[in-house]
Amino acid sequence: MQKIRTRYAPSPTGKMHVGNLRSALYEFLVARHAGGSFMLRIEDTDQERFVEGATEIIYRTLEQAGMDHDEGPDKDGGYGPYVQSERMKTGIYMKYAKELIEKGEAYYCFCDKERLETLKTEVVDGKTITIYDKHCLGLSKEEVEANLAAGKPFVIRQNIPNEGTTTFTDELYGDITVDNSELDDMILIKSDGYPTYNFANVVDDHTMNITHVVRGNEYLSSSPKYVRLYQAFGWEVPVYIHLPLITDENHKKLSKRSGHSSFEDLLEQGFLPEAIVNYVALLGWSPEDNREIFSLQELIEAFDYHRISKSPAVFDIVKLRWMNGEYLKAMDPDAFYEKALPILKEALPGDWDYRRIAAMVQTRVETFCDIPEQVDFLKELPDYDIAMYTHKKMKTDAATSLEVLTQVLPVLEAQEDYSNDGLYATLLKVIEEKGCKNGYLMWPIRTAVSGKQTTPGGATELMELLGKEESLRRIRVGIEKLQNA
RNA sequence: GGCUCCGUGGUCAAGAGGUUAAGACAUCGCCCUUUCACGGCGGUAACACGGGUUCAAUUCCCGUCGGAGUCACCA
Repeated sequence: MQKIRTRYAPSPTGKMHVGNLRSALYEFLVARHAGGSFMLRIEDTDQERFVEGATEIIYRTLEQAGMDHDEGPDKDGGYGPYVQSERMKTGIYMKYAKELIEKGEAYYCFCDKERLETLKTEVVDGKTITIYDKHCLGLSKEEVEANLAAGKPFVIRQNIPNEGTTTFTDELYGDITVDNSELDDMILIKSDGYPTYNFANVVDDHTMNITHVVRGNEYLSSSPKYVRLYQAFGWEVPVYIHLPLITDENHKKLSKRSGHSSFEDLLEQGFLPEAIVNYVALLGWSPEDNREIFSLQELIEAFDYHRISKSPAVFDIVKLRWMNGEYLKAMDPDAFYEKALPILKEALPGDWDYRRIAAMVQTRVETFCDIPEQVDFLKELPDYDIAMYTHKKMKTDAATSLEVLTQVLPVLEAQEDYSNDGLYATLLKVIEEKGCKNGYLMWPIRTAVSGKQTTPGGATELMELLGKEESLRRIRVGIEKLQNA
């Protein structure tokens, strides 16, 4: 059996959003699961949309996601060049386009923009479509020669008959048939001499020996055109695997244009590349068992493309957050500490036990960006409402809290050992004497010391971090607040 | 609007001609607890609708409705 070859073929027009990433991932997985190879090809045939630095983003993203390619512009595998603008210089696209013209499967078109404009028709509320009328197909050989000789700008169009149907097979969606009359004579070579995506894609996939074309579902309805190209050349049609779309919460396709999250954005929002990859893998695919947490390697082993779903999936950042939290909790504490340290230092300048704080926070955050709000109160006691002292289950309210704090203040003033254990032992004694529940005592202290309802640790842990002086100051502030109420 | 695809809880999803229709996120409740969180336990919640085929359909077929994609000298 032939070795599977897949390719990720992005155009360098900006950041990679989640949909792009998922396409790349599945292409990678289809290949690697079968021991095949995964290739990177840059499709830069649109000079107008080209964005400086976008190619670097692609490299970086693939690397951060752990998807190493076997071949690409930076790794010659014998099928180069791997950048379409460079391939164009070899004359490959024009050569094949001319071959099609000779076969009658394509033709020169000299129509200008103005004429094309007249072909536009409105279909519904302002939406227009243009169907080419094959005007230039009627040109005689002499007319074409004359136009060419005169240097008149031209494009080369695919010649699709108006009768009959075209069928192609998708691995997931099965046979798809469309009437040829629905297929427009698409442009193969643009007037600037560059091939269109449609044409370059087919030529390159064939000449680069790609066996499985894995791409988004948005190409499903235009695939018959591609298939006709393969057939016109007499080439073997690759295996098509069209992926269900990833949508936003409004069920609209994710796109850069609409400002949807890119991989880079998510990284900035504190997500781990492994978690993003894991989550995205599960958007449109599910394993045989119920597992949800997968390393890339595990994905490669488990990935069977026949289990890819056909219906679109909504990108749910809430579930991504959960999954990221799982990764964070599973992280080695030292590794977590190292990653969290710069964030902690910025959120809490000064002399703090960052290692301790990191450990406290590790199980309580879902992304790294959650850290500052968790620890902010340590830096400065926030202004808080005394309603926070009221807690039904702890059986506390402003009055009981005032009583507790007043009672506990001298004890804490006398306390020398401000370690968590030392403080806990001391306070436990008070609790025993009072015969109350832990929370009855701890809740008011924790509230006074933090001004918050959620903290990364308990009352005594916080006091250890704050130190004696600051802890007592905060408790006094609390007492004052309660007295004034 | 034409064409194409899709249609299991709010979301991701398993499933299959006969099931109490999994699981996860979210949500709610309980337990644990030095609050919250973590953890544990449990609950609410779904086969779009209408016809067929069949002893039996959520599963197969058709239609309806709904949603999305596409119809560029963009990819």
